[in-house]
Amino acid sequence: MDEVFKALADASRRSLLDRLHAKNGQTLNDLCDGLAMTRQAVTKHLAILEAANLVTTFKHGREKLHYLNPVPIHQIGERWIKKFERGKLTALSELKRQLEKRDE
Amino acid sequence: MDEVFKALADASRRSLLDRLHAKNGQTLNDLCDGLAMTRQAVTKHLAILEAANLVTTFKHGREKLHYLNPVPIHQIGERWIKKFERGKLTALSELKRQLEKRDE
DNA sequence: TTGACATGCAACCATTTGGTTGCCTATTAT
DNA sequence: ATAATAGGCAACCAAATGGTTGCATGTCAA
Repeated sequence: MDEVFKALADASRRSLLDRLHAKNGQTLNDLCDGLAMTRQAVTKHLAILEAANLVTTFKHGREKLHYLNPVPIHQIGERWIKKFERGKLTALSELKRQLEKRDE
Repeated sequence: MDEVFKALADASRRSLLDRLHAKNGQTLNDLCDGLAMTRQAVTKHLAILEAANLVTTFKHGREKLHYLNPVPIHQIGERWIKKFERGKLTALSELKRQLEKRDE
């Protein structure tokens, strides 16, 4: 779970996930297109995404195809975010009470 | 949004959020209890959480009370994670197809 | 078979990050 | 008044991060 959070912390990596979401199965060179960084930088980002299991790859000849794996993202939603949704309203009402207390 | 993702990338900070979720309105010293780091390190983490609007604070005498703000977490779920839920099944079936193709 | 293309590997670099120590300020309690 | 308590500020440090360049390897096409 920590690896996933860390992988998602970088905007370039999130943008790579966005691009795979828009069009799955792209090669490394496809994913480099239009990005203001070298291919090797993209390779590193993809390696981090792959280590976090957010991306799966398949070699096809000399090309490497990248596929989005949405499962860890879904798990963040289920196992982590939902935990904070419960009690959201009470937390907010406490906040509100404190904000009002400031003006006393 | 980027600040929120970055703030959530660190396990110590996520644990601080957990602690505030369990018991809201804790002081800095409360939050330091049982952690294997100095008060100043915790202060820095809380500052990052506050900058990301995940935590709101109120001064009460010489104490500083910390409150969880669950809204940004909720927004990550709504604006980011949900985007990847749509098409999750098709993405997975593509993955499956590719995994099977490997054995050809 | 040879050149072009897609990717991999490794060393290197600057900046950011997570943490420390030391000291200062403000508030509370005796 | 003064000591203890709660927190703030700043300098410093090691390690991690995000990026680069240079070169090597494997695969396809002419």
